[in-house]
Amino acid sequence: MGEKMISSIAELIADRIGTMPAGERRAAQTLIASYPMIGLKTVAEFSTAAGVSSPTILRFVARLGFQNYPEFQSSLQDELAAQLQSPAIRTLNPPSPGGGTVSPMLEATLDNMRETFRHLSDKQLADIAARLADRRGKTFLIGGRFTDPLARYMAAHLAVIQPDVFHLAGQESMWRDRLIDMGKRDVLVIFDIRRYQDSLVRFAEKAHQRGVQIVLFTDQWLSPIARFARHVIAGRTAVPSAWDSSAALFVVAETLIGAVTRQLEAGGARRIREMEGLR
Amino acid sequence: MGEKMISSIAELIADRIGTMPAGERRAAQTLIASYPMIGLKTVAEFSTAAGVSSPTILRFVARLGFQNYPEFQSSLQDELAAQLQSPAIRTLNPPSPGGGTVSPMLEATLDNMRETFRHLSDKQLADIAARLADRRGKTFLIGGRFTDPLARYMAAHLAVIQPDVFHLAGQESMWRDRLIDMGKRDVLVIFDIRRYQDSLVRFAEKAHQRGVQIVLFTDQWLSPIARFARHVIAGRTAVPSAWDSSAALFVVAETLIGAVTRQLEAGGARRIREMEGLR
DNA sequence: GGAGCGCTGTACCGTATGTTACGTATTTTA
DNA sequence: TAAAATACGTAACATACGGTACAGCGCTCC
Repeated sequence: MGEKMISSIAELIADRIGTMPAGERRAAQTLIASYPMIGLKTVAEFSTAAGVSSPTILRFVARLGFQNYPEFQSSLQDELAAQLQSPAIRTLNPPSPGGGTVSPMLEATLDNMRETFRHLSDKQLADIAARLADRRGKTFLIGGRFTDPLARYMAAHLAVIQPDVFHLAGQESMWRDRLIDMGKRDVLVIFDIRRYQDSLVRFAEKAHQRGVQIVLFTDQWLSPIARFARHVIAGRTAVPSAWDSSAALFVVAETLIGAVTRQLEAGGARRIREMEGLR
Repeated sequence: MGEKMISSIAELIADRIGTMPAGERRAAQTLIASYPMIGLKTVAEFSTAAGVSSPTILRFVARLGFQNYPEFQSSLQDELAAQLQSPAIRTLNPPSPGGGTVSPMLEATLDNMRETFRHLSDKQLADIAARLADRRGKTFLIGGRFTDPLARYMAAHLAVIQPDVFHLAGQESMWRDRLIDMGKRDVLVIFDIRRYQDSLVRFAEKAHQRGVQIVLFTDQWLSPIARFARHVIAGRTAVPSAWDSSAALFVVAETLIGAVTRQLEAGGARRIREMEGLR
């Protein structure tokens, strides 16, 4: 194993810059100087920035071992994506003093929530909440094998503050029959994360054809149901565990429950009184 | 001052996504889901990722106010570059100007989790996990009106990796009858937060009398069931909402699921093989 | 129920981009 | 100093990328 560990293109360049001719070295230096942005632009821009010609840039990336320029750019993008995934905290993170098994899990979960909400604007949430608070139609909720409890949780709360909230449970054939109750004024909330369930996809498609507005809770890779969804909430699910985490989606669900409640209160719904007594 | 402050393309999208037709909205959602990497790739890749045609992508960026696709990509790159420059100033979810309803909720939830885990030692969790992984007895799970979905969630996972996991659902009279199945080798996991449910308390007491080991998930004020419980997990539940939050308990549950899974793997349980295939 | 509008995808086009061939300059070696 | 080898840029090339015209379709609104 005489090979060195090369994990980033920057290291690769540092490793080989000594063997490069003058022109390619200038290319390498300009790339390092504003790494990696220049590498994402066109060959022409790169070349003028480095003060060399286009072919020199191409010879440069070829020397790094890439077959062509697009392949080089893809590598840079992948590297960037990986870097953006772990929001810097990871590197600055204290080495979890206890060395316990809980800290990494908690930290990852907290990161997931921050990331999830980072991609989620107040306006989006408000729009969805408004849709759920619009009481001209019914609300149906359903989830997959592991996410159905989230649907139940949301349904349990919404059902308190408004009528016509239904959690779809049981066998697939059971939901099917509920399709005839669904129309364009209704909302269907679906939870579906990897591995996406065919039965849910089919159901979503049927509902979509009937004009039902679909609110989808899924992971960052988007369930195929996104195709039919009016609103998509993409939550982060990766944690250091054998399982995916639905915690971020859970928090979004709670946030939505709160938002819907607030909107109904503002609207002066009668039901709310009863709920007050409940607390 | 009617204009809003738009500082990132992500915000721009969130602002206008409501006015977009279906196809363009799908483009917006896929971009947000893995922001901003997809936007740096070619139109063709973007379009297939979003499941729409190329022109739809171009109309999408046009609607955002860009003259053409390269200009759009340049903006994304500039944004990325600025972001990479200042790793500290991660002000990506800005102080949510206006009546920011989401940020306080998220912040409170994150605080709750940190506080919850601060009062929870690795050893406690490991003990509980060991108890749940001990397969000489059965595992029963049950929850209250709003927390029962948490019991379901946990049961759904545990049932995959070990036999004899039962979620107690339905009417109170139903659980009662299950009491005769319970003995001192068995574990009962109960979720109970304010307002504590009498029916659950009574059930817990009966189970306790039969020697069942009770693991209680509750809030920081402790359900009366704590009196009978072998292990108590007290989660923070206060959030700026009309409802209490079960998110901290949810994360503890996920952590436990992970820990139990790990212990069973270490023990070389046969069931785990099947689960591997499942993932 | 019919007319109009808006949205979406297919097919095609022009061009900017990556790529290659070749000639010149520069350095290296005998 | 001469000759050879390497490196670099100019210019021509081909591909694939972004862009556009157009037709089909569904939707909404009379």
